Amino acid sequence: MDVKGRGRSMSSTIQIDEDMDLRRGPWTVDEDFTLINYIANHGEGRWNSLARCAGLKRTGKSCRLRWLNYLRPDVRRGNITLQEQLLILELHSRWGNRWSKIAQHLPGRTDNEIKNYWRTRVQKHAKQLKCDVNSKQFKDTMRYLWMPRLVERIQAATVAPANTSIAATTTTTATTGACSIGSSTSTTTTTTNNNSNNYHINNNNLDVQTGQMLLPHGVAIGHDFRGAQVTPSYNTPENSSTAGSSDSFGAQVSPVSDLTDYYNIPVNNNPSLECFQASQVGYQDSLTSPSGYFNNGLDFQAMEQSNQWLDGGDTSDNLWNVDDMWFLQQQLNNNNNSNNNSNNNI
DNA sequence: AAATCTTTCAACCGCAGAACG
DNA sequence: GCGTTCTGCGGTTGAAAGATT
Repeated sequence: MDVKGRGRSMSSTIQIDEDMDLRRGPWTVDEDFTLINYIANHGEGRWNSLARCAGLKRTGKSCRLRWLNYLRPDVRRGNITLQEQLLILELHSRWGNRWSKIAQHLPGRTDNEIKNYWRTRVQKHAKQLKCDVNSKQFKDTMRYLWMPRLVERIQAATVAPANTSIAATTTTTATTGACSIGSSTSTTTTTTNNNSNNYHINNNNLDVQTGQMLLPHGVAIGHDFRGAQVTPSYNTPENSSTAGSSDSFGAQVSPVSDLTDYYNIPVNNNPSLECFQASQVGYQDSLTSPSGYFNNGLDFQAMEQSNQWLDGGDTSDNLWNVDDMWFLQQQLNNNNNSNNNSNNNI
């Protein structure tokens, strides 16, 4: 039995409730075995009576928690995957702190684990951005930056290592005014020019019909990620290494012209934004959103100064990198230019 | 190597609603 | 219908582990 040496796991912290003769604090291996054996023989039931009948000097609550969060055979341990992160962000945007409801869509994950993930990772980032985790600002950041970023990384992770010539391909594409979105594949890249948003996609988990991100267990992300992948078409160390061949998901998806389904992209009035139009679906929308937070809300300097954001910690959790910051700056510049042009035309 | 700070996560707490007698 | 008990949920705590100084 793996009893992790974290949290309240030191036996020295175990307390006995004198009045009730109940144990508190970390569970011992013996207690775990007792609970497992009892449930194996009798099944789950009323937790208080279960605790008594099993001879555990614990509250029913404590037994239930221990079983559900730790001992249950289908509890999944280990790092939260990128797909799970994306799903958590998505479901939290829908339901808020409904941890148990969110957990129902992540088999093997407990509400406690998801809650902990949210608090330790997501809220930490909000704090670094100096904005409230429930603010529109922060929610927009999640939706338009992190989630597309996660999609990108999921795709990159599922694509085989690459033929570096692809980077040159995408760079060339960019210089000709078209946008290359996502990770081009060396074998089956599909480039289509039948609409104004000239891009190609390697959308491993995209549902072609709906544009939704598909995740395990039949869950579809509510956002339409068609074209939302944010890998810019210029050559960067990052995107130059994300090319590959078709993978198990196998979906080479044709470009989808209607990018307005979810993000409601305005008609491209500004030639200078043409290349960004397709590749920056989420960005474009947020740049024109009433909140306008990209111009004045977020403290990107603080983010840059944060090792956690830029180059520290678990890469699966690190949704920001130098390329992102550079790209965001370009976005801001372009947007400002666009606004200036618009103003001049008035 | 030691001290200090930060992160992680198991476990507890209080509350609300459901179930029971 | 009413009081009590149980269950489940979300918020919080705090100790160990890890990182940094």
